[in-house]
Amino acid sequence: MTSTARDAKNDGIKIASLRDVARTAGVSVSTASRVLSGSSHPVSEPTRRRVLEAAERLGFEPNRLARALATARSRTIGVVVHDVSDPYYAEIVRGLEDAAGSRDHALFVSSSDRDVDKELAVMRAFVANQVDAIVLVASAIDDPRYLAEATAILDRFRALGGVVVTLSEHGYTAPRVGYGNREGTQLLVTHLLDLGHTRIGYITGPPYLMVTKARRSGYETAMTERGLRVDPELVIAGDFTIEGGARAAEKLMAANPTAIVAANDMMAIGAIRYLLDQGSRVPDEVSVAGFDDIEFAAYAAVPLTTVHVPLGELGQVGGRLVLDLLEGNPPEQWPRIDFQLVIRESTAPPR
Amino acid sequence: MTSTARDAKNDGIKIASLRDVARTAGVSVSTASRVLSGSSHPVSEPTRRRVLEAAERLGFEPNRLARALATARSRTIGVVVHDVSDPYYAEIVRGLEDAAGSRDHALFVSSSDRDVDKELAVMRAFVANQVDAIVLVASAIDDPRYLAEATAILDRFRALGGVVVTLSEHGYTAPRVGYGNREGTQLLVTHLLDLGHTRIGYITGPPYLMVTKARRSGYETAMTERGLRVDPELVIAGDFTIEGGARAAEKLMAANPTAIVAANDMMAIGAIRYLLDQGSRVPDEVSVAGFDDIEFAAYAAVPLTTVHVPLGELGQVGGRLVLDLLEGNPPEQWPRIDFQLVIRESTAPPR
DNA sequence: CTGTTAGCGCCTTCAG
DNA sequence: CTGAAGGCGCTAACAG
Repeated sequence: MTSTARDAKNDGIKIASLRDVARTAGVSVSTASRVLSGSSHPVSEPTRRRVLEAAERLGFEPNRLARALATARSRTIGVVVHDVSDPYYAEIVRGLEDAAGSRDHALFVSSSDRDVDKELAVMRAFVANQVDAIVLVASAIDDPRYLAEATAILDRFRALGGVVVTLSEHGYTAPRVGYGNREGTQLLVTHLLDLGHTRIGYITGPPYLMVTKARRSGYETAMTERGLRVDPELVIAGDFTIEGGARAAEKLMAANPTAIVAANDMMAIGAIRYLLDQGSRVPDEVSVAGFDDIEFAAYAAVPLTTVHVPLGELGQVGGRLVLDLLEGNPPEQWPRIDFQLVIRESTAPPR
Repeated sequence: MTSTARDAKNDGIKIASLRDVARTAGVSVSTASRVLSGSSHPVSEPTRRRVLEAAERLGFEPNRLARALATARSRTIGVVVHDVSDPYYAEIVRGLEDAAGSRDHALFVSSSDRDVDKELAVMRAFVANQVDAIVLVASAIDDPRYLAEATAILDRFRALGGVVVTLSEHGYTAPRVGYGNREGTQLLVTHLLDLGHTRIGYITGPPYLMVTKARRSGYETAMTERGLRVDPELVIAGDFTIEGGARAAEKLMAANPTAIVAANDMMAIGAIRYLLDQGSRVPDEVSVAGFDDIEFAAYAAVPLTTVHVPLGELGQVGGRLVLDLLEGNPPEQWPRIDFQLVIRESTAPPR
């Protein structure tokens, strides 16, 4: 008596398998497989038709797990983000999803909360689930243990044929879709400089994230390029959240900046809220700018001047890169995404 | 000569399989399996230790696909949303993720763009991927064909042992985590009524979505309860987007409302932006309110009065429901999530 | 307590 | 062009 787990799970109902199709079509399983899996192996027209009919009639759907086990390709991609509910990641994931979906791949998505162990666990889980590729959209945590362990996991994954792609600053070297974290920030700060500001405060991202350094260096470059020293009082660590931005702005105001640029829009939005609540006018009394241009940037209390990064596109390009790599078609060089300065109403000359 | 797809994929490097572990531990595969899969089948302490050691040394990671194939349980959940980049869904997905992750399940996430065929395709893909459960967080599309086909797919899925859970209004009957779409809206509108408004405009969600009806009925109930007729001029269809909210507000203003309530925060934010751009003051000249209380609601141009729905919690509760169901522990009754009226600065008495 | 034996559903040589 | 046979990695009776 054959008894399988499936029997226990369902109530005797079974989904049509390849064998069923083969049987009702009167052919061997191999033949059925060949026509139903889109193999290039030749199959006569009449036979093919019979198989197709049988499959149709039985409502056959190939079991992707079984197929994956047999082919060592799951058509599945693991996406590592810090937090899907953060618009930055949500928009990128959407782009990845579109690219993957259009080429018949499914997406696993997991948030790590920027926690070293959680992030490593997520990667291991993806590997265990036999994903074909891992996309690191989350910036690397700037920690030696993290990098060491991540490298071990990822190198091994790649040695086994897996593809790894990075969409942010990362210590792990892999194909990357880049965009100007540094240059964008520099452009933005220069805009403020051009408006006449000199006391420009900067709210960084979490200190332990690599992207934080990249963006901040843009601020520093812009300042020093104009012969301005970066006053340590004017640089304060944030955490990429709205609340964090508000808190940082509060501290920053002690140094009397005429403008505040935040390492992302969320914090800029928090900063604006704080200033407004304090009775300061934006941008009349202090200018505020962000980075990313998430959808809400344009609808903040004061429409935000920021650096537009086409997040959805970043995801799409990243997804396509992954798929191309999986198909053995590496591009000439890693793609880059263009950013763009978007001037809205939160910045103005100092008074 | 054995030759598998895997050989082609990697370069001869192979990941340790259960067989390898068994061999180096000097036991049978079954024994290795028993200790490594946490089976309840007894295994002697010394043997167990040897297996564990071998596994450790070889860096063994069970292949979840193989395990899934053998057990008919993939520990995988498919999540259907309309658009992950919409904060409403992003926050819910985050909650689902937390619940699933904490019990060792991975999440597939797909956006359907509210397109009937895309949504059906997504479900089929989930089934083909052998997910253990499907979570419909997206409200049903109010279309007979959609319902019919979705029912066919889902019923079959369930007959095979799959679990289906709904987090929104849906014509398909399945375990559901509910929250007061109707009651919440009613509460909100009543608040406006209490402030003295009588000409309250309402921007609905997309007409073809079931959730739209549910929320709107709350508006209608509140109005009629106070003896007010719902003026058709005062109800206009929106699409749940910021832009759509702005457009709807524009049209609505022709009917001279003193307050506008939108079926979600996104549209409310758009409405506020429109009004402000027109030079209307919010709430002095017209009050605006939303629904959901997404994170940005509090940071809109005018902090938004809205109905707070704990989206993350909704996801978590939904996730737990799924897992309990999968483990054969159905709750006494389907869980409900509490909403709450949040009064901020976008509503005030009519002038 | 341990090993042997059958699969799970599909793909892929290898013979014909 | 078709079929038989073996294997992907793991679990689950069934014997001992």
